[in-house]
Amino acid sequence: MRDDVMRATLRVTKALSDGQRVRILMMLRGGELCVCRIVEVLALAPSTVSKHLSLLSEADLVEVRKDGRWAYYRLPKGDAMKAVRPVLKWLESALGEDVSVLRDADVLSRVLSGAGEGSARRTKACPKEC
Amino acid sequence: MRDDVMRATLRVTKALSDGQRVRILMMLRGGELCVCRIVEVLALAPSTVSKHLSLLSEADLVEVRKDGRWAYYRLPKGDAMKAVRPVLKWLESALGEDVSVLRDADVLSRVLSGAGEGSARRTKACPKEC
DNA sequence: TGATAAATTCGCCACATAACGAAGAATTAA
DNA sequence: TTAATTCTTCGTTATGTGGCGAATTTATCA
Repeated sequence: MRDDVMRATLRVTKALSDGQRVRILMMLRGGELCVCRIVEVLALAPSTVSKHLSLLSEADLVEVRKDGRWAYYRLPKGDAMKAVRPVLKWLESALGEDVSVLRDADVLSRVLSGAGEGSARRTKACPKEC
Repeated sequence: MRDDVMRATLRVTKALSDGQRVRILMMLRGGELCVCRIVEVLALAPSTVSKHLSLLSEADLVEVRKDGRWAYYRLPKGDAMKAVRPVLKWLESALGEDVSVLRDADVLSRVLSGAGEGSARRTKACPKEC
């Protein structure tokens, strides 16, 4: 409330100024993911990914849902989404066909189908061999 | 043309991740400005402002027009604008009413009217007492 | 021509940030 | 309970970035 508009806006732009965080956002378009999946795709240390997710969260670019010892991150759904939808849409239009983004999507689908059952979607995928 | 889609996108988001550069973009909404005006409003060293403008330019978020020994920066007009319009629109909606942005607009109008003639708009304002 | 002026480039410094591993919660499994 | 697992936090390190002043470039003015 007293934390300026500029400050909040810069939290968003700073969050978007890193390639790994952008990759995470693009991955989350398909639905929520637990941290370990993201770790697997990005091939970074869990602590590093956790830090990235923390920054995205503080910018209200993602929401978190804790379930047991797993943490599922997703794109925001309510007013938070309304506030950042234009940027995310621009992001998607800008690099929806980017090679690294496409490769991430490919790796992710392989990870999800390999760890989950047959052609499982997402949600509750982690508890089965995460 | 190849995969630098991500690289080009990150140039934009990195350019937007600094408060001074965001202030510059918001100031340019009213039309082109020469470097010395921006220096005056931001109250930063000319070399610092020049560097900021260089980064904005490399991200295709501004265009430059050289006239004599002055350099006028403006928001892009053609395809470059088409590519970044969504982001700039979001920026404006996000902090169009931000206190620092409003203050900059105020200072800027005072600077322009003070240095130009009566109620001059912009354009060619610098050659008259820059 | 030489002097002034606007803008950029360069070198430097202070600080921010991304990466890792180790250690610490928190939760489930044995 | 103890052990194992997921995630986060903390400390460290290497690199990136914003700021300035000095020097350079380019163009106008005397």
